[in-house]
Amino acid sequence: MFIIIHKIIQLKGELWLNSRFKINDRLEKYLSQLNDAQLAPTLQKDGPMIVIAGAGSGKTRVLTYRIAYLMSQGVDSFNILALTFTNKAAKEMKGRIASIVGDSEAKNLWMGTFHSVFAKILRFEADRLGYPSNFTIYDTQDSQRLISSIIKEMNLDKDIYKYKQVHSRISSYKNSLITVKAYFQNPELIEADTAARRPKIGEIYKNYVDRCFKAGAMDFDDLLLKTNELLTRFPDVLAKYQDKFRYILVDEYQDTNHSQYLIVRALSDRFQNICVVGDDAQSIYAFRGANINNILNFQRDYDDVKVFRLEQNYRSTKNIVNAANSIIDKNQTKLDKVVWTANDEGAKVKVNRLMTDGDEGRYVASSIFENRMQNQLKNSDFAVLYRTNAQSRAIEDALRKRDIPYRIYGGLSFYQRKEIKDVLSYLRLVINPADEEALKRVINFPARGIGQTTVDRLVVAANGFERSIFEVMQNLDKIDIKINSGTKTKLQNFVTMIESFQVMNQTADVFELAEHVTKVSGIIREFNKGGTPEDITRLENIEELLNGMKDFVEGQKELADATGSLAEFLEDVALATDLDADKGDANHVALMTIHLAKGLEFPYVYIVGLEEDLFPSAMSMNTRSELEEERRLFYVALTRAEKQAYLTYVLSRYRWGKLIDAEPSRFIEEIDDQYLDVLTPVHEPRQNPMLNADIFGDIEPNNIRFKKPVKRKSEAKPPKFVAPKNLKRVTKSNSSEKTNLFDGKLAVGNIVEHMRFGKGEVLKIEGKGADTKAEINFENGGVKKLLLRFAKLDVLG
DNA sequence: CCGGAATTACTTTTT
DNA sequence: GTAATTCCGG
Repeated sequence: MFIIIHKIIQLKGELWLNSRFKINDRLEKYLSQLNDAQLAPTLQKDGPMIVIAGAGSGKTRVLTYRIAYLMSQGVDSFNILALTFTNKAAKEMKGRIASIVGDSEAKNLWMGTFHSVFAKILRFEADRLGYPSNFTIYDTQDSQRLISSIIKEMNLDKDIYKYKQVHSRISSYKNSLITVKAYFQNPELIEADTAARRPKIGEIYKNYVDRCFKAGAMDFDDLLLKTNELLTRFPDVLAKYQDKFRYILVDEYQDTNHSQYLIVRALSDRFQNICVVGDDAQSIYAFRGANINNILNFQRDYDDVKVFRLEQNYRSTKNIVNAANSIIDKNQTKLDKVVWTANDEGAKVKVNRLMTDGDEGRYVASSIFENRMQNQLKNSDFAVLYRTNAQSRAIEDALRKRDIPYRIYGGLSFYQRKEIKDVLSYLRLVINPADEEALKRVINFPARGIGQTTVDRLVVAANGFERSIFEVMQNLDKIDIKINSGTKTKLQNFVTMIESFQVMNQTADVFELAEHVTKVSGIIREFNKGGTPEDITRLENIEELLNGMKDFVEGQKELADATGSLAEFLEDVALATDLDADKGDANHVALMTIHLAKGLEFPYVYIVGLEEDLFPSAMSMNTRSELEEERRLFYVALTRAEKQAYLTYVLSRYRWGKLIDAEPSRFIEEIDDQYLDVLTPVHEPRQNPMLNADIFGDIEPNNIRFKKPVKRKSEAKPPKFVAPKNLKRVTKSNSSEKTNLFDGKLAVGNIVEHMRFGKGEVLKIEGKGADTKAEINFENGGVKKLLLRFAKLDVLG
């Protein structure tokens, strides 16, 4: 205690001496709230430092107050760079700093994600790299589409060269700073890809990079890679930004990849005022190149590193903290750190087993409902966390039935929806007509008679002439490619339309332009024409996009330094995360993946789907390090909870359209029992709900034998299906016409999906094609029982 | 050669 | 359940 008071007094003296910030009574007040361990790093002004901050230990506070403190010490806000994990985190932190030092000072801080900060710098320095400053940012989908078409153009077998795999390969090269040139100079890499029977990866990589460059586009990885290139190739640029960013802070350092690591190293090299904050136990982004060694080795990378540890958790109850600790103990790779709390004991972590994912949803919904009633809570006090986005549906349905407001974060984010991307693609073309992916998206949407063949020819011509597709289209009269005059006119009309938008962009704001575009391009007409419920949703989404633009235009008017341009809007959109769009004050239950929940906290947290192969994911159990990452992910999930955590798992779950048996996750067993309140025993032999004796009914026992438990692996063949005699009608799904597949004869197929207990009895069976689905509707309700048996039993004869 | 319908394939996590 | 691809009639 004495130390704190001493430091505060010392600090106060310094503050008063500093004429520029006489203010800070307020900062002083904030600082007095910090504990000893938090205060030390906050007041550490210069030199390299690392703050190893356990979950809930107040690291955001430390970062925030440290920045305010730096400014109170005369550090110019222009000279501070703070890199956060989400733009939302940056915005919030900026707001808090503003409330301490004032808006005008806080405004000049450089804060944001790596991607957004360096996108800005890259725009400014673009000409150095031969890029236009209005370069497009390709999102994952754009990148993958381009790779996909390159594979096609190269006449490669798309079953061997899967575009997603190729993309992730290229992405990891970029994140390791392996350029195309570096790739071809590295025999080991070529060897490895050849050994994997994919010798053309390098060539695809080269073509991809060329095409991006020609389209004036950078993908997510380029924003980091090109920054490295910029800083390495141009010493004067490096010097300029080293001099600008004299104080650098990096949040969530455990999740930085090699590319980000090098940027930070380069920028901090001159002044060495680098402060990184992180928690090795919360490193959960290795799959996209994050390197946990960045935090583990920080002390080796810089001289005289000051190390601070924040180990007291202010967020959660003792039960939660201890339960989480007992999990993370199972990991071998970790820094020495003991998280503890002085908070109440709290309730034990509840574990609950349910029959199906539907039951799980209903359980969560009713539990939220009861908790809300009994403890007078808001919806926003609850969060439901899951491993994969696909799990949200069952939860959603249950919450909706209970009229509990909720919001899903992530998943298919708003800006990735088809109709939104279509509108944005028109706008992207206005800014950068070379943007190949945007062009290919909308050149024939709404349909205007420009087919695939024509587009292919344009692409070939563009590659041949080393020009963008748009330029080729602008010069159709001067060049000779096989395009008939009718098509030519259509292409020219398209060019004229885009050019007219460009003219309008000179004077109109984003909203006015976009509204014009949606009308003139025919997008609105297209969806109006359809009139299906989906079309109406799409129209509403476009409406929402336009409203968002209106807000953007209004917001920009207030900011002095903003240009309010379309380009700026598109950049915000490209780098926005779903979390960023949240308007804080809303009162709803939050549904999100655990990855998205990092950094957030909620009084009540439900972690659902704790089953083997789902969490830990089947894809991540091959190596110890992968499994450890899954374990850290579970640690992150659990430590989001302040008061109470609920864990649920089910016995059978719909996955990939099939009902699949599940086993409880190993993570449940790994928690020390004393912190658990197990509502249903974990080890009790699993009951098959389909094999209850009462449904055997009138089947002759001699004619049936039990099938071995269905394997969870997707390769496992579903049991054969024999149609019951009283089958009335069979309809094919995905087809408006109702064909009778069976004609009263015995039909044989593989069961893909069970019936639903709705009005009709429905069973999906697999036809000849790998994924051809047939839907069987039984008109006779009495068949239901029989069906269940067929689903799980092999019927002889 | 285009447009719409039918078929096939796909679902770990994200800036 | 959606998106990409293939099929097929006009």
